[in-house]
Amino acid sequence: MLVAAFVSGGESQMKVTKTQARENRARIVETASTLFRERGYDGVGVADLMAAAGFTHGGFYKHFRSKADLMAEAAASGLSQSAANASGVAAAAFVKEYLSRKHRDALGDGCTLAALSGDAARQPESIKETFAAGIENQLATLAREDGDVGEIAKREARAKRIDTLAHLVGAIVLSRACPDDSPLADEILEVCRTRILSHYDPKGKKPNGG
Amino acid sequence: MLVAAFVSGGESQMKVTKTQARENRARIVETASTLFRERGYDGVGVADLMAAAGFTHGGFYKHFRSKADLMAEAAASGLSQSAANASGVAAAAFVKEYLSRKHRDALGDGCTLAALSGDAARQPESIKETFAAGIENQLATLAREDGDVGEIAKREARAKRIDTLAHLVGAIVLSRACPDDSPLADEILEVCRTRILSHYDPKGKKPNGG
DNA sequence: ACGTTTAGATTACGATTATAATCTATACGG
DNA sequence: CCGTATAGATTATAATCGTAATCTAAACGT
Repeated sequence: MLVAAFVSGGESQMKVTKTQARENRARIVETASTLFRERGYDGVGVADLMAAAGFTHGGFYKHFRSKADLMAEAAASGLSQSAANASGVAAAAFVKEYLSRKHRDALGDGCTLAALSGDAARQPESIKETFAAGIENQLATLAREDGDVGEIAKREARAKRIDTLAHLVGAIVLSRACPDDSPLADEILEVCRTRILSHYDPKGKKPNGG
Repeated sequence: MLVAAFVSGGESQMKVTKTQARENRARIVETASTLFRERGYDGVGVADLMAAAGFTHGGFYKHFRSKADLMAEAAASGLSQSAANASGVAAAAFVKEYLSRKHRDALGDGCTLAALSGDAARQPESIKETFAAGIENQLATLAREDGDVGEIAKREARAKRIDTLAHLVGAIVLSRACPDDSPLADEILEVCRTRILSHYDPKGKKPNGG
């Protein structure tokens, strides 16, 4: 969890340069992205946010018109980060990483779709649009593997990716709703990991339960 | 959305009988269960709740020790209601109903797991325990179909139910995160419905897109 | 070099929050 | 039939919320 602020050189409350301000703004967005994933949109106040980013809450409205505005930006940031996380990794490897205990326990650093889709459903349309774009982005990132194929196979490939993404998100979401040490939480991850992988690896071997 | 209160016979602010009080309490829990699903745990205040149930907020603590206490009770109520909803219906039919537009758009009356698992992840362990029990309950309800089979087949059947439940929840959650009229929202439902059904109906026929 | 713009701190505001105390009138136990 | 327990209304409280005004000083444009 980000906390420290870097006051570049000075000591007694120095004003910031314009690029500094841009960096600070970006840091607020990133901090918000993490904090929202950890505690939900309603679980984080503007003051919490700014404090976590290393500021007081007064300056908030010099950067954003409202909390809702930041929510949209933070969602976009988190979603593109999540998609980038999956870039270049093979589908099977991605599934294994996604359904790992490590990912499940890393709420604030994990997939934004898994952490905030439930909240997004209750947010205004503008934020839902951001999430829809994030889903498409994630689907596109996962699409690298299927080479140039026909129109029908392409449609089928998209369907498979949508299906897998929903499957992954559901598994993490359910697992996280269980107590931290619950055997059920682990069982959900393992069962879904094995079964989803069997759609990619035709042999459907059991992975070494790490 | 429930609103009306029923003051049994009297007219000028009559006190309630003990069984009336029990019914009122149950109504608060049910109202809370719906409201929480619609707006999330942090999106509903005690005053909102009581007003929706037809009371003022003062009497709340005559029934519950805290809002968290009610959250736990409302979760248990909603989860068992959701499970009961699936009782006696064949797996394929359940999947079709679960992934229908009607269910997706009925946040407050729909599956509690789909509506609140994301929130549950940020709640204290006691609530997560309730959710874990709710998941087990749902799994047990879905289990009616597999007759008396061997130990290995039983294990496999449980795995398949866990897998399907996660798949269903993920599909609804992602679909709800999209704008109301989004083609992607419908696409997710349809794709997942077709693909999940293909695990139950070996022919994997496309259902009539209703 | 000087005046203007502005990032961020400080302070303030009104609304809403969860929780609690008080009050009232009735259902209840005897 | 009378005293007590209590459900629910009313009112109160302290904290927290999103938002905004004010202030300060340094970065910026010229």
